[in-house]
Amino acid sequence: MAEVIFADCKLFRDVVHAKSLSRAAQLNGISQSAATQHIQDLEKRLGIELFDRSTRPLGLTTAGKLYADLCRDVLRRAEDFTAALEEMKDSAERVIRIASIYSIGLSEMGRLREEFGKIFPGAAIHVQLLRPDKVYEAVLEDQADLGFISYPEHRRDLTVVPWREERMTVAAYPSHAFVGREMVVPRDLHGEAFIAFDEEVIIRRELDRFFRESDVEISIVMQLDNIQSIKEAVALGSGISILPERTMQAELEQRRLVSIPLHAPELRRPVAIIHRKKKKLSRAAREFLQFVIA
Amino acid sequence: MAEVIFADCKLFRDVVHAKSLSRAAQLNGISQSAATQHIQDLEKRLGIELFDRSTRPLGLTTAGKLYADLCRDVLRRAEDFTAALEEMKDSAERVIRIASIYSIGLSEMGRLREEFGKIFPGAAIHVQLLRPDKVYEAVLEDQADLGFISYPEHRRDLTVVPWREERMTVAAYPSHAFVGREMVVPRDLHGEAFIAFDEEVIIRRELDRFFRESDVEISIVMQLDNIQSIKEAVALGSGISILPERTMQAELEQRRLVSIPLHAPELRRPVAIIHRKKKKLSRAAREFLQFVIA
DNA sequence: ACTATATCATAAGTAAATCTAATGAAGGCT
DNA sequence: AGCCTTCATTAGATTTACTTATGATATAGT
Repeated sequence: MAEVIFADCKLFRDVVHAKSLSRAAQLNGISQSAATQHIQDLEKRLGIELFDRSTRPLGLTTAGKLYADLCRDVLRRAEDFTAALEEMKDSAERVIRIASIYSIGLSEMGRLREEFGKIFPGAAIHVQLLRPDKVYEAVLEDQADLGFISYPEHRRDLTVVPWREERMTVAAYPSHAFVGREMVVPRDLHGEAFIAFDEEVIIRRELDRFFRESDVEISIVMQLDNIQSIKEAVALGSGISILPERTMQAELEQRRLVSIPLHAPELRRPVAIIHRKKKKLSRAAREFLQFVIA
Repeated sequence: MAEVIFADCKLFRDVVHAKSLSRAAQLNGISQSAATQHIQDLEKRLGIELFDRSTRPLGLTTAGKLYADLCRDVLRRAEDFTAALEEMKDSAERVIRIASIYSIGLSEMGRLREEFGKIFPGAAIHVQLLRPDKVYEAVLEDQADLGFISYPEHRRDLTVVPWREERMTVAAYPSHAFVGREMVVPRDLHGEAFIAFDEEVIIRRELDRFFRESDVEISIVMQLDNIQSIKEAVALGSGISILPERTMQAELEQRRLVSIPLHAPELRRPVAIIHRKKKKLSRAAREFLQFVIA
């Protein structure tokens, strides 16, 4: 592989080592004449003789020694490069770099990695949890092959693959009055102490609209910018919230939270996978994408 | 000058720096198409894309970054080489490396350097004083451009340029009986305490033959392998000797030695300059050789 | 010293590569 | 959407690189 770059250097090095043009030519699969012409051309370009032809076996001139050193260094450096490149190629084929928002990454990645590992054992999945805008950035700047986001924004040079729409339910602490009910209708939420998302988060705007359209007024007791914190606050009894049910899985099992279905069919969180439009994904990444959305 | 080697690396580096194939092509005096084809060929050989074409300005891929690093290192190394080469070329044109036996070097080089310096001010003369066999070695191995020796041996791949034949005279200490005489004839030497050369030195064999042919028996009191030591021994009054007159110059002026002409026209020390037959001497060296033998 | 042998240099013709000019495709900006 | 710039592609021309054949030269062996 290192053979395809710096072939001139390799030839020179071989001539020096073999002390013979004809043998070096053989080693490089060319004729003796070609080797001679190569070296002569080189000498002409450098404007100085590199070999001492007056003696046999062929000896180096002072300038030749300098050039031989150059070739040695260059070839050594090229080998390092080739090794690094091979390693990179290999890992590029095998590793899938994923950037995900916290809520999806925390609740889904463990499962996905495990299940995908079974059908594609060679792959290595590297997950990075980021704020939503950083997920877009990571994908656009080729820091990640795939990005997991909610409420996808369509952008030029970004392909958005819709994954699913998550049902939103009421998240309450175990001692709340709703617990035990089959379902909650929007009106029931009126006046409830509510843990909301920060205003710049899209899901907050969606919920605000839902409350407005349902003519419900809630009492926001806290604003947080991520699901994880909201779940904590709810569990501590500060209020209730509305969250994608799937993101509560762990807390529901631990009985730290209770999820009560909410009659609001329009309230769903769309989740999607993004990747750069132009970039051709590695086989592993393509398989993974197929596997996830299947 | 660095431009004639590793042109591919330079092009790549320029493309990276300019973030543009067309501008890099201009910088390298080729068409945009040629630059594109170059990079594409490179990518094909490496089996991986180096540039990210899906965005403008052109960005590097991970592999491209690796290759750019390689190019940077190679070009830097090549620059060092070029600088070293230029320096070498320059000095090769200016410096004359001389290997000389002690007797010639000590007595003549100061004068030659000074006089030659006037007619060829650019030259730098490097003199190395060595035993005779080392002088041959130095010249044959291209450690020296010119070699100064006595009693030249003709060898294959060595050009011998006769310089002069030095008159040999009797070297005596100031209190010796010969001092004041116009001339000494061989017979006068009979029975004299004599400081001789070691037996392997050519000059010794020449003198032995001279004594034999003159039917003279001398009394060797000391054997030394170089003229310098013999002069010392004579000056200290251990005996007399026969030496090339010119090599005694300094001691004669200091009146530490006295030189008495010897009637022996055949007794002359030939001195010659040698150089490698094939090697073309630098202009400085050629001028110097001409100057010396003129 | 002379010849034999191996190796390098050179020449001429051919194959291969590289280059240019022209044109097509695509990104990014207004 | 349309314009402008830049890159990709193609085909043909030019240059370069290679091969084979032959000549020159250094070294070794007689």
